[in-house]
Formats: sequence, structure tokens, C-alpha cells
Amino acid sequence: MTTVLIVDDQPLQRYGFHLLLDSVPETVVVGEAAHGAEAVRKTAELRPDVVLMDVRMPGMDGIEATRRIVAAGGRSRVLVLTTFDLDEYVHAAIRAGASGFLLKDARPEELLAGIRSVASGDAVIAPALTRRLLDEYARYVPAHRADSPEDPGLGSLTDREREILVAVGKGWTNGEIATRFVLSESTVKTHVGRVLAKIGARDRIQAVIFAYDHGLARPNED
Amino acid sequence: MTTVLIVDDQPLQRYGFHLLLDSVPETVVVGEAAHGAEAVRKTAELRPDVVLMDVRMPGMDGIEATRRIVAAGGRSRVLVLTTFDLDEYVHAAIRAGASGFLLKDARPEELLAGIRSVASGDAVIAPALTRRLLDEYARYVPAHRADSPEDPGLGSLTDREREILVAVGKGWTNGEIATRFVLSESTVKTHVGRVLAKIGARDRIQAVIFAYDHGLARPNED
DNA sequence: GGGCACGTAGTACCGCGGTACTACGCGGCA
DNA sequence: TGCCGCGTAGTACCGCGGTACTACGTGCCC
Repeated sequence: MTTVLIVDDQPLQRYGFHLLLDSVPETVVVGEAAHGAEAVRKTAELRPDVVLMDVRMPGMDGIEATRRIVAAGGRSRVLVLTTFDLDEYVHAAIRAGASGFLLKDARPEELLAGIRSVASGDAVIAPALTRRLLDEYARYVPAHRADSPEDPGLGSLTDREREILVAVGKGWTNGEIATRFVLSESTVKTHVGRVLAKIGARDRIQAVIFAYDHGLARPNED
Repeated sequence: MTTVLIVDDQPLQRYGFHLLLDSVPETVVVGEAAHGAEAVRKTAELRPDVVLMDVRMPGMDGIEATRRIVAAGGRSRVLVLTTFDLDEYVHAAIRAGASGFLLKDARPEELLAGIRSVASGDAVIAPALTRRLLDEYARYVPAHRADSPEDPGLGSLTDREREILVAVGKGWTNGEIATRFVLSESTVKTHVGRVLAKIGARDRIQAVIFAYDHGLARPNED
């Protein structure tokens, strides 16, 4: 039995989903919300397995609501729905931590299958969107492991050296690394030098690039 | 009517797929192949809408075969199948240009729905794999457009400055940039200085990070 | 006990990178 | 006509980064 919270600003739309979900035995609608803020509050209160979330809503939109629900850390999964297959929505929803993204014109059985997948911890993407997602994925995600036969050095780095490389990847200067790691700058230089030699980088800039290419450095932190 | 080429080294497996696909009116099996090389040849010859590709095969594996089929530029789409949900396979298959990735334990209707999606130009990913794919996607794909409200400076960069930033993002030294752009090193320094000021970076390292975070620099080129 | 990997630390040297400031030609616009 | 943005170029200065080399303590394994 999967508990579902329906979030949509249009009462008629909510009604339609409610009817659909009640028509099958495996899902039960435990609540409805008309906007983002209410969605966040009711999710915390009702702890549904799945939150069926519309993107476009007045006030707090579905993306922001998703972000907050995911950040709250409960076990509720968010399945985002939209009428338009705009890339920005998909992109933002994924970054917000959504477990799925479907179009509202999906067939009923697709929606139910999606809810089922999301409830069981998997994720779903509408086929019409998957194409572009994969293209972007292939463009950006580095070809670490199994693809590039020999990552020169990565494996030969010691734990400490890998830590240093990550720090370099964050753009920290030797002095900053020394301070944060509580080391002398000399030591940092020694480490950095060894890292550069091992990964075959001529300077820390190429080390930063190496770190990004191998997934050691990531956007959005620091 | 969707034409399908079945690629699998195990005759019994091929037989199973053949039976399944022949049991519905919308698909017709136009051929079979037992290994990668045969798959590439028969795809070129039979021009199927969809190639049902096993990953694990003796000789040329499914990934390499996929790469060649996609590279050939025909209109055949490749739907990769595997028994194991190893990340490396998914990763490699996507990079090879596959239009879909399903597990062999998928229910028949899932497989047929997948073939349908792929034939119509969309893509599919098994729900069990989508979760990890999305996580990785969110990790790596930059938050360009619509996500970060104010890219400080990116828009204020002139065309030339953006070129310079991309070059910096590749890890090139000022001297190298000067050579490749046929400029004096002084000019390059002037440009780099202005770029740093505009994007709010204190040195070229943070400019590299900025470039990666904003999708100006990407893995796998140079 | 001796060797070895690793993390730590130091000194000395040099060059690239970054800053500050000036300068000029070109095209567009008021 | 003059101003301004842009791309180009130069000089001077300084500091961080990188290299080379040495050194020592600790833990591990033969």
C-alpha cells in the first residue's frame, strides 16, 4: 500500500488524480495541497510515501517545495509532474532531488507504474525527456572508470594525497590548505608536488581539471 | 510496425525475445546476431528501427557495437539489455549513444513499451538504474541557466573574454593562449585580468572552476 | 634490526601569474 | 567631432606556485 500526497493548484486536476489513484488498490491518497508551502507542511505531517508534485504553482513552486521536502530528510519521495517538457524544469527538479519526472499527459498506467517505482526507491523519467537527459549526461559526466583504460595515477595516490587533490580542486591556495589541514605550507607543497607528478599534471590548474574530470571535485559546495 | 534486430550470444535468449516480439502485432523481428561484429553488419544491412543489444558478448561487446552503430549514423536506435545493473555498463552504454538501457528481468510489457519509446525517438532507462543516474546527473551537470539566479558576470563578458575564459578552463598558460590566439602575452594577461575581475575570481584556478560550474569547460576534449 | 612507505618539514631558487597603469587604433553613436 | 567600448600592447613589480633536495619520525613487514 502506497500513501500519496497530491500537490496541484488546480482543484480539478487534484480531483482527477485522486479518482485515478483511488481506483486501484495499491495506492491511497492521504492528502492534498494547493501550493508549495502547504505541500512542505503536509509532507512533514502526513509522511506520505510519494508526493505527486505539480511544478507550476503560484507562490512557492514545485521545484522549491521539492528541494525543501528532500532537504527535510524524511522518507517521502517526490514525483514531479508537468504539462510542459521544458528542460529547465527537468534539470531543476533533478537537482532539487526529485525521484521522478513525468508529463501530465502520461497514460494512467504509466503514472501508476511511476508511483510504484518511486515508492520502491527507484526513479522514473518520462521517455520523451530521457533522450535529452541522456545526451546531456553523456556530455557532462566524466568518463571515469571502465571507459578510460588507465587513469594515470589516481589509484596510486595515497589517501592524504587524494585529500590534497580535492582541496586543490576547490581552488584553495597552498596557504589555505595548510591552514585548514593544520600543516605547514612546506608540507602542502610537498604533497601537491607529488600529486602533480603522479597524475601527470604540470601545475595545479591541470590538477583542478583532472579533479573535475575524475569526479573528485564537484560543483556547488565549498 | 517496428522492425527489430536481436543481438545476443545465447541462442535461447534470442529465441525468447523472438517469441515475445512476434506475439504482438506492433513489432517484427527482421534479424538476429550472435555477436557485436555481426550486429554492426546486420544493422547496416537490415536497417532495423531498433537494435535489441545484449552487453555481454564474446568478441566485440555490446557497448562497442553500439558505439559503431551510432557512429554509422543510420536511423537505427539501440536499446541495451543486461542481466546486471552495473553502473559501468549503463555509463558506457549512454556514452556510446544508446537510446535505452533495460534489465533482462524486465516484465514483457516493459520491454515492449521500451521498444516503442525508442522506436519513436525517445529513450528509456530501467527504473532501478534511473535513481543512480539522476544522482550522478545532479552531481556533475552544471547548474547553468534558470537555476542560479545571478551568474555574476558571465553575461557581462565580451565574446573575446569568453573565448579567453574557455581557454583558461582548458588549463592553458597565458603563453599558450597567446600562441594559439596569435596575440601577445600582454594582451592575454589584460584579458585574463578583466575576466577575473568580472566573474569575481581571484586567480585563474577559480576561473577554471567557474568555467566548469557554468558549463564553459567540459571533460573529454582538447 | 633494517628497509620501506608515508606524512611531515625545511631551504633555496626561479618563473609564471596577477596587478597597476598607460597607450593606441577602430568602430559605433550622440 | 568627440566620446566610449573593445581589443590590442607594453612596462614594472611582487608574490605564489613549483622544483630540487634534504631530513626525520612512525608504523609495517620481512
